[in-house]
Amino acid sequence: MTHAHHDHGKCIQNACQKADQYCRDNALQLTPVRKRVHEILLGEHRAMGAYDILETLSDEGLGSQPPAVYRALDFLQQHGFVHKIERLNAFVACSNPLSHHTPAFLICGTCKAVAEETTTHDVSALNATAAAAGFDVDRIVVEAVGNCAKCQDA
Amino acid sequence: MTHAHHDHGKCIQNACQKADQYCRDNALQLTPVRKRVHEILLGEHRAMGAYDILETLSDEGLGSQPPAVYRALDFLQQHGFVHKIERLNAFVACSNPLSHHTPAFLICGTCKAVAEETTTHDVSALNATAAAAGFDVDRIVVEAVGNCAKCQDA
DNA sequence: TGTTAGATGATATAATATAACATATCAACT
DNA sequence: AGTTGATATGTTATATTATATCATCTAACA
Repeated sequence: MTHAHHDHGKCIQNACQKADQYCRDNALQLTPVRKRVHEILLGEHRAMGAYDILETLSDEGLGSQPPAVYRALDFLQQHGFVHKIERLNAFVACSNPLSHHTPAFLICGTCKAVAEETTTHDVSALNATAAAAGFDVDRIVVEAVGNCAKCQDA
Repeated sequence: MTHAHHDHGKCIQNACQKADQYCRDNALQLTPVRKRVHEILLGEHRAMGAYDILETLSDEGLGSQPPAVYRALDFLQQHGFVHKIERLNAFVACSNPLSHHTPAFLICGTCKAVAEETTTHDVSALNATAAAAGFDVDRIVVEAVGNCAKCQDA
């Protein structure tokens, strides 16, 4: 997924269906709050803060206290539908769910757009270094901060 | 720098000297607070929270309010003596200052030890991907969370 | 001597996240 | 039907991380 144009409606619908299917297959409860948080994030290719999401939830009567969002986000992260952007303390919908990839993010510091790239040998090099040091890797976070094409022009 | 044994005293002293030299050369003020924050971080190969550092500063009469630490940390980060570990909202002394590298961190989730590795082609691959997407990269963060050799044994 | 730039002091508050405990829901079992 | 257990949610409070803002200090310099 780059910052280029794409059919956004289809993109959301597709992701929702995948989540739905996955949860049915694995006896997970895609409850209204969880589903809605997923949708909200899918609506933007942008990192959103938990409290921004909460505001929308609150308007819609789906929960008004922080734990409501954080719980939903935890669930979605656990099952790979959402990533946390550590750099921003914010969250973004996964653009390639169910694929067990190690994502790398291109974060526009200006407009906060987030593009998710899949890493290739990037990560294997770090894994090798880690192994040499006797370090056992669970998870790798790769985040690049800069400016997207749009914001460079402006 | 791995988690292996090394001469810690010399390691600190060396880093302090480098910082000192650099600041003199560049007409930067390595004030007592800044110097001390650097030392505190050098004292551990571990990420420390800003408020942990502040506690020490406070005990030593070097400032008791958050801005004191955050300002010192900003300065040290700006000049490459300290890195922020985004994943932990914590800070660690740079183990290879003045080298304009893109560091990768191995973060032990158990003991919070942080080993800094220098990335090689890791980053060039991501840079290439970014360039292809018209994205202009400022800075790349690479963080691996897992368990260090020591904590695997225990 | 005034002026400026950088650093620090001090107060307040913003933004992000979790702990802890109570309640609800629902399916499975007795 | 009633009980239990597992999962999810509600609710209150608070912890943790970080910044805005305005005042003051100090040293270098015009």
